[in-house]
Amino acid sequence: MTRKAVRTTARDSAWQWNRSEQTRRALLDAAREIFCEQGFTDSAIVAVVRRAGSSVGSLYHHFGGKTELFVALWEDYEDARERDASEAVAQAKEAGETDPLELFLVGTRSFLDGCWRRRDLVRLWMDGDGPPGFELMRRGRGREWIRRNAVLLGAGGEPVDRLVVGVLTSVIGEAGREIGTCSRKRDADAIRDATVVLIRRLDPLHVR
Amino acid sequence: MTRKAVRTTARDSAWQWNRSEQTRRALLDAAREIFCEQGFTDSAIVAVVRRAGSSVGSLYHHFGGKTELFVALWEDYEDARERDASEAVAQAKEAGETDPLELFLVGTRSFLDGCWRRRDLVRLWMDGDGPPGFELMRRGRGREWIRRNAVLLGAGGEPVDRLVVGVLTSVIGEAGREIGTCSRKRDADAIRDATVVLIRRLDPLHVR
DNA sequence: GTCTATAGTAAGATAGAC
DNA sequence: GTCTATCTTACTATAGAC
Repeated sequence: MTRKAVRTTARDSAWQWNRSEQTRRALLDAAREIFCEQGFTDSAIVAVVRRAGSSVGSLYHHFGGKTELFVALWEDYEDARERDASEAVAQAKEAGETDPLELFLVGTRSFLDGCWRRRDLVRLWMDGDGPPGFELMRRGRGREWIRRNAVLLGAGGEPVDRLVVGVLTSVIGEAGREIGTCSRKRDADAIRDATVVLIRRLDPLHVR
Repeated sequence: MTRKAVRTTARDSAWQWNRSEQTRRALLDAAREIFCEQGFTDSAIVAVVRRAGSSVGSLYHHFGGKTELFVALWEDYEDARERDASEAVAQAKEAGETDPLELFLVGTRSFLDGCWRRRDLVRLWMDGDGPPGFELMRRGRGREWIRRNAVLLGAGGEPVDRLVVGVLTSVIGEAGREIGTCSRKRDADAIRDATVVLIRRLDPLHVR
């Protein structure tokens, strides 16, 4: 009896978890499509749930609103690309690379390759059409990532150091944007390589 | 009779023009205050007209809506800063400067000084909280300005050239942003000077 | 040209059945 | 957890008097 009850419960909850997770994914996938097609403002919440084969209630249950759905989509993306970069850098370290600038550039290349693979989303973030405050959130996280690296590159907290951090953020962000608008991989790769050249030329290790 | 009628009409229309222009200015000034305080989204149209001592009807008469008011404010700003830059460049030319990069940098310095003087607005544009499509408009005009200069600096239409144009836009934009957040003129000047150093180092004349 | 008062609209958010 | 139907609310936009 007990065993059966437990088995049933476990099966039920596993099923429910599955269903729940499926709904969440379906909503995120639909959100990716709708937002990428129409931007944030022009996307109606009902269009997303229709595409997902779900309902407004479920969307609110899982995410809490349109803004939060957009942010969740963005966080998924950010997590994926940070994972990419860490892995690439870790691999380079294992291969014996120790120069900070070179490691930074390995991360940069990996980031830009990710921009090509997920260019629909890149265009979405770069359009500037997100919920209020999103731009600041985005810039904040981007800067944070660069800042961690810039510290390794020798930047401090002075205004000029902040400029270097900002410029690196901008250069890499701009390159990502350009790659997002490419239609051919060849062009994307050319931009990626040119970006590396530009950053080397900026020589962030020796700005001070 | 006729003369008097004409005089009266002229005086009336002059007065009306005055009043109309005053209203327009009052609305723009109020918009600047309200938008800078609360951002675009959180600013209610009624708050602007209240501050301006005007009315919703007038606002619609002069601008056509909240979005257009915001854009009008931005265009005023853009016109002013382009005038600044052209004047500075013209002056440098008169002084005998002919090197394209140096002239570009004169314009850059002038632009960044304007960012300091109008830092409330700079923060507003950079927040990413504008009407839908504003970011694209802003980027479009910024790129256009740089593109004109980049042509002089020898850039073409290839992906890599586009990258250079984009990066210059970004670097200058980023510097403007940083200056916008400064509280001391001294820091703003330091950033301006560092920006010039960075752009020289990018050496946009010889990227290809 | 200016203003007040009002209408329209549309979308995000919620309540409550299943 | 999911869904449908309804609500609310806040804002833009207009109509029409002065």
